[in-house]
Parts: sequence; C-alpha cells; structure tokens
Amino acid sequence: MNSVIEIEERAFGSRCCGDDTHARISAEAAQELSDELQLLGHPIRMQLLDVLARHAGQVCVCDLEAAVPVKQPTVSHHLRLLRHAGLIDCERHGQWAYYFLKRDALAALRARVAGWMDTLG
Amino acid sequence: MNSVIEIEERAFGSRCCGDDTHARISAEAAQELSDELQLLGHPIRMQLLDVLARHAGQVCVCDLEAAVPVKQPTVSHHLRLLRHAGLIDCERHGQWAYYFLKRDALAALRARVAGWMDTLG
DNA sequence: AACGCATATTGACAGGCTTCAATATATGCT
DNA sequence: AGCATATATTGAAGCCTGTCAATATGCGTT
Repeated sequence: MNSVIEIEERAFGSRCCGDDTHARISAEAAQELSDELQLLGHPIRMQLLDVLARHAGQVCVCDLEAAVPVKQPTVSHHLRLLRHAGLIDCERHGQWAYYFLKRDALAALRARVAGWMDTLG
Repeated sequence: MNSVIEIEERAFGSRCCGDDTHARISAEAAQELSDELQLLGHPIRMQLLDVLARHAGQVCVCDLEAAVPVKQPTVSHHLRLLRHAGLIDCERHGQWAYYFLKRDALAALRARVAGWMDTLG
C-alpha cells in the first residue's frame, strides 16, 4: 500500500528506489560552473567587483587596495584570478594600472548561473 | 591636459585616483553571500541538488550515492552542509532517509545571487 | 644613472575543505 | 536476541586557498 511495502515486493529488495537516477548536469559542466561560483564566492573578490562596478570607467589599483582589508600582494592575487577568468581586464597608463569590468563576460556568467538555478526551481 | 598631468598637479601626488572608493556591499554582506556561493560552488553538491530537483518528490540516499562519484560518508557530509544551510531537508521512513529541496529557500537564494549580480551589470 | 613609486611575482606558512576507512546508530527482519 | 541494511559521525590524511613579507619589474623623475 505505501511505498515501503511496494519496495518489499521487488525481486532484489536491497534498494529503496530506482537506479536510473543520474544527474542531468554532467560532471564536467558541474565542475566548470562550480569553478566560476567559487571564483565569485569570495568576499574580497566580491568587493573588488563591486568597486569596479560602481566606477563605470576604470579604477586604479591603489583605490582597490584602499577598498578591501588585505595587503597589496593579496589584492594583486585576486585581481589576477579575476583577470584570468575573463571577468575583468586592465590597461596600464604610465606606472598605474587601471582595472575595469568586462561586462559582457559578466553578463554571460550571470546567465549561466541564473540558467542553472532556474533548473532547480 | 591628460589625467596624468592633472594628478601631478595635486598637492600630494602620491595617489592616482580619489580616496573615497569604498565598496557598496559591506564586508559582512559580502561574507554572507560568498558563503552561500561557496556552498553552491561544488560539483558534488551541484549534482546532488540537480538530482533532487529532477525528482520533484523525494529521493532516498542510495539514489544520491549512485549519482555522484564519491563514497557514502562524503555524500552524507555534503547533504549535511546543504541541510544546515536550509536548502534541503529530509524525512525518515523506516530505515531510509528521503531528501527533498526546500524550494522557497532556493528561490530566496537565487534572488539574492541574481540581485547581487545585477548590481554588477 | 640613480632613485622613488606602483604593481606583479615568488615562496612560505596557516587554516580550511574534501575525502575516506572505520565506527556508531537506527531500523527491520527472523 | 541476533543479524543485516541504511545512514550518520568520527578522526585522520592530503590538498587547495588565502595571506603576507620579501623581492622583482617597470615606469617616471632628477
């Protein structure tokens, strides 16, 4: 009558449910998307992106350093991660480096994240 | 004439930009949201959520174990993390545990993530 | 050339996360 | 009670990440 009894009636009663339960998302796709979520999921990087977003133009590194509570090498480290992921880029003018968001890459990432989360709802 | 010269003309020419560049997002808010992104940003947890989403009803742990390439204690570990975050929950029926998504919590998280990413665009 | 400043890189350390074997707990069956 | 199965927990090992001091690189100025 209930599901437990139904399971009892199966030939090999060692499983409670069906065994065709595979993930819709491939392991590789999950790996890729989770890499991107991990990149976004760090408070320093979130604040750096936020400062860059506020200043529609370009922001020099000294301002980014002033905005977050870590030392300069750590800022440089996070900026490199974001740059390698294609979310930001920089231009050098003289001795200063000006960083800026790559808005299309961010929009594409936002679409991927939203697309995935929609499949959960 | 260009910005470099303009900066040269400032009283203390040791900064290239303004010093009012603070993040719109607070450090605490960044920490909270990045904790949630880190939770989502793991391939095993993504696949577990995916399997739970596919089976609108409830899924027993043995199916979840079959869906991901890690051993049973690891599955249990990730399920606990997701449960403590309020994204899933479980019911016990006999010796089996049936997990299910908490769709409202997921929708709220999706809204927070989307809301933040919108501020970047 | 020599110096100062802005930024990047290197190397090392600390802490946290992921994983699993082993074990514990709980439930059902005989 | 005794045994088998399902799930959770513990404890330990390895790996990865974040951080910073120290150093390197590159540019501008004198």
